[in-house]
Amino acid sequence: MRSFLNITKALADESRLRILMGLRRGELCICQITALLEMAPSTVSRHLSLLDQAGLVEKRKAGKWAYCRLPGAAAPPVVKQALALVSQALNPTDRIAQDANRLEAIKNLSLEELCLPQNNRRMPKGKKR
Amino acid sequence: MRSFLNITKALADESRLRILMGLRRGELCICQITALLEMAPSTVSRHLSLLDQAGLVEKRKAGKWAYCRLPGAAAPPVVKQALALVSQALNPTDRIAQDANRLEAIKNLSLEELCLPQNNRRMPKGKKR
DNA sequence: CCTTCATTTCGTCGAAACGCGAAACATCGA
DNA sequence: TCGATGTTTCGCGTTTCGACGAAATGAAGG
Repeated sequence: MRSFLNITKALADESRLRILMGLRRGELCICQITALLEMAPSTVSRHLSLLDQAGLVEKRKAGKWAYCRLPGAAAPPVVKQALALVSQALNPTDRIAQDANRLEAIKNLSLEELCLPQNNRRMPKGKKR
Repeated sequence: MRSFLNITKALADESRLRILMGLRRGELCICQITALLEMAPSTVSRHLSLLDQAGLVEKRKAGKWAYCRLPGAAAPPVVKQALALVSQALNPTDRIAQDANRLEAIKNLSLEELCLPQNNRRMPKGKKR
């Protein structure tokens, strides 16, 4: 019951549905997802954490960057059905189509230049611990 | 997108999932659902309103009582798949099994005696308008 | 080491959701 | 028409959720 509620709660948010639809064509770097949603990295991280906890995405770390993707064939049937439902329901949606177009553009950028716009972020030279 | 979010949001609550599972064996009177959940009638009414708005249940009025049931074969595919997903995921759940047992007992009572326990509700003889 | 930088965690704020009781609504029966 | 009763609507307090920025974490690379 609780694990299924984790799934339905994870699906009950537009941003998270957009993430799932964005992942349909293969894994994405977190910063690509951040660019797609145009949200703060911390917000995206939280969304991905909820999706991961529900079993709806898998996360993978490769050096500097982290990637995530839809779960494979080994995923529980409930998860696969839920994802199929999302995909079918949202396929013809305006917002998702727009996202797909934007994703194409985003994928054509290197991860370095994709992350550049957020450079005005860490500021003082002073340290602390 | 919005209509699908209505569905996922409707499914993202334990009480509403219990209602849907309770309806699998046929329609129920609102007061039977209230007895099953042991919640205030106004709360149950709100849950049913959300489920209805999402297309996950159908409501029917018959005189004094109101009934609701799962949608029929004419329901949109997305709704049917969502309900199938819920049913499959929650079938072996403890809570749902308990509910099923309690429902059997509840169905054996007439609607009148079922609603009796809530008689301490309307109080003064004075009126207002 | 020590810095850099992508990501996560934490604290906070406003918005939305859940629950209830009181009142309104609607329908039946006298 | 009046009163009783099942259901819905409304208003409110509490809890949960989503968004952000600041700080912490951890891996790369000098």
